[in-house]
Formats: sequence, structure tokens, C-alpha cells
Amino acid sequence: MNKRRYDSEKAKVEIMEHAISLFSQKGYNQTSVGDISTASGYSKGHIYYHFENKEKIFVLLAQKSMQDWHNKWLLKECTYSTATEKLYGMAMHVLYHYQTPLLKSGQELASNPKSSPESVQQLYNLAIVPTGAYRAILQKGIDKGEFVNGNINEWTVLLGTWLGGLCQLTNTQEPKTLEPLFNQAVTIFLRELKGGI
Amino acid sequence: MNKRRYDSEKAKVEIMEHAISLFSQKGYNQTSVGDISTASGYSKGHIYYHFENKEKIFVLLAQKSMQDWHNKWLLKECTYSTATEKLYGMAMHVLYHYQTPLLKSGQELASNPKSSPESVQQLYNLAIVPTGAYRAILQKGIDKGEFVNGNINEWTVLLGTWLGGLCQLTNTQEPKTLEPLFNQAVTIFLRELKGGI
DNA sequence: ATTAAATTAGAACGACCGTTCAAATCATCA
DNA sequence: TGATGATTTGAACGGTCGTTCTAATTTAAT
Repeated sequence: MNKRRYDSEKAKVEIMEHAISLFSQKGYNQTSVGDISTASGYSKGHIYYHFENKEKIFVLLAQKSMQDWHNKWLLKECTYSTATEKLYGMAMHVLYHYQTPLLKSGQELASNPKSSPESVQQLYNLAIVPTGAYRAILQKGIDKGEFVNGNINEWTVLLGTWLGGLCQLTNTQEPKTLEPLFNQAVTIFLRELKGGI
Repeated sequence: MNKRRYDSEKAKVEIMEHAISLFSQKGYNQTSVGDISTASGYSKGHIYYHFENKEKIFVLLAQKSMQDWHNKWLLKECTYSTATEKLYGMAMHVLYHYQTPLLKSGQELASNPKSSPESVQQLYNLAIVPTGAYRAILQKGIDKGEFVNGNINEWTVLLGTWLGGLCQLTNTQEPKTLEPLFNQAVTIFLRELKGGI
């Protein structure tokens, strides 16, 4: 039967929760399977009962994290009516919910030649999610006549790199203190979108 | 006497040259002292004759790299007359001369709890260099009446994060193709500086 | 030529890490 | 109860890495 005997699924969830915390705090290379074992209270062997290897654990967590971020955004998005409001809302969403430290760990994994190409590809694919969300806002703004007609691909990249760059500041500063900065970036960017000439 | 016997200094330089190349290509953790030994042709023992440890090698290289970047900028800066021109020039200077991969390695080192606090501090201090260069341009622009009077600290951070974020794109794209993007970012930012309101 | 100091090499150590494996434990069902 | 498969453990392996140490080699000075 497919009924669970112990609570193996609970163990798996606990392992994942501790793993995401450790990867975020210490980075990919510096988080050992032993660390995850100690933190979660399950043996190293048990971790390999649930997961194929360390790489797969990380990719799974990164995907789940990005998916959560996007789902949360979709829920929040409908509360804004104009594209302009959405942009400011997105800035706050990025500031407070983008898992910057986790994605930094992803760069570690990706830059390691020993990492499997599939894992690296899967991590790169994650970048599509926020980019798509940015583009959707810009497109809607253009369609509704709220923004002028411009090079939407260029705008998407420019907005993404700016918000991404600002996110790095969360490594050294409290999110709360960064709010004005994120808002100001959106304000400046909007001037272009609204045809500041 | 303080006259050199062998050409130990040449060996040191060669080791540093190969080390900077390896750190840039493979990252900090993934570059072993053995790698540097093999690439440079000197034994591991000899590397430790010249350098205290791996950390110190990296910090030295990062400092030197940042210093070179700044010196090159100071040389180029005088060829621009207006602050506006300087901004566009700085964008190109960042695109072509900022050692993005090396600084990414620095984040690896800094995020490792086993790294010595002094090394981490020294790496963080490097960020002051480009920030100072950005601020200098903005200050001059304000002083000359070219830019409106605004929050210069906020502007400095916003400009720095944007250029820094754009720099990440050099990991996946050729610098030449990124030129329009960098220029467009400056154009948008200038609208704020010149009082777009 | 002898000595002393500077330079270089290479072996060795100790620690850590990802992974595997065989054995033990537990829950269910016959 | 005993059998069976799912779950869990912990020891062990093979490899890598940063660092240290000793000895060999080279250079310059006496």
C-alpha cells in the first residue's frame, strides 16, 4: 500500500527546512551534508534516503523558493489597480521576499565546474520567473496607455538588474531601512516609462 | 644587503598573475592552492614562502585589482569635461574594467564563517572605492549646477547598485552587447539628476 | 672554497566532506 | 507471531584541501 508507516514525509520536510536555512546563512559550499544532518536531527544516511545528492537538495529548494515568491506575488498583484502601483508593490515584494542569500548560494553552485550541467541549467532557468513578472507589469502598463511605447525587453532587463542590485544591500542592511531606496528607484524608472523625454 | 638573489620577485608576480586568473574563472573555494601551484609552475611550498595563506593571496589580489581599476579611471576621467560625460564614461569603465568575477569570489570568501574577520573587513572596504568615485562625479555635477541639488548619498547608492547589477550580466553576455543597456541606464538616471520632475 | 642566508621542492599531516553500505529498527499485514 | 518492506542509523571509504616541515639547491659574501 502507499500508506506511510513512520512519518517519513515529515522528516523530509524538516530536513528541507533546516537545509534552506543553512544554505541561506552559510552559502552552498560551506554548508555540508553533515551540517544539515546535525541541524535537522536526522542522520546523514537518512538524508540520502530522501535526496539523491547535495546538489539536488539545493536545486529543489531554490525552485520551491522561487515558486513561493511568485505565488505570493500573484496573490498580491491583484490588490493593485494601476501598473504604476504594481511597480511600487513589486519593489517591496522583492525587498521583503526575494531570497537573496539563497540565490547567492546558487551562484556558488553554478560557478563550480564539478556541478552537473543539468543543475546549473535548472538554476539559470529560475531567473526567468522574476523577469517574466517584471515584463508582465510593463506590458500591461503599455497596453493600458499608462506607459509610453518603448523597448520592453530593454526595460525589463534594466528594471531587473536594478532591483537585483538593490537586493544585495539586504546582506548588510535591514530591509526596513532600504524601503525609501527601492521606492526612489521605481520613481526614477517611472519617469522613463511615462515618457520623461 | 637588500639585493635579490634568485628572481624571487618574478616568481611572486607569476604566482599572482596565475592566481588572479584562476580565482576569476573558478571562484574562491574552487581554486585550490594546488591549482595555483600547477598553473604557475611553482611548488605549493614555494607559494607559502611568498604568502601567509590562501586568504591573504586573495585579499591582496582584490585590493590590487580595485586599485588598478581606480587608477585607470582617474586617468580617463580628465578627458571628460562635464559631469554628464563622466557618467557615461564611468558606465563604460565599469562595464569593461570592473573585475566582476573576482569580486564574486570575494563574496564567497566573505560569506565563509571560517574566513578571518580582518580579511572580510578588508574586502568590504573595497566597496568604498567605486562608491567614492560615483559620489565625486555627482558632487561635481551639483557644484557646477549641472545637476539639481538632491540627496547625494541616496543617488550614490542607487547608481552604484544599478551599475553593479548590470555588471552581473557580463557573466552571461559579451560586454559589447551590453553597451546600449549601460548607456540607457545612465540616460534614465540623468533625468533624475537634471531635475526631471 | 667555505659559510650562511635565501630560495625552492615535495612529501606528509590532519581535517573535512560527499557518498555508500550493511545492519538495525519499526509498522503493517498475513 | 512472523514475515515483509519501509525507514533510519552510523560507521567507513576515498578523495581533496590548506598548511607545515624538512631537506635540497642556489646565490652571495668571506
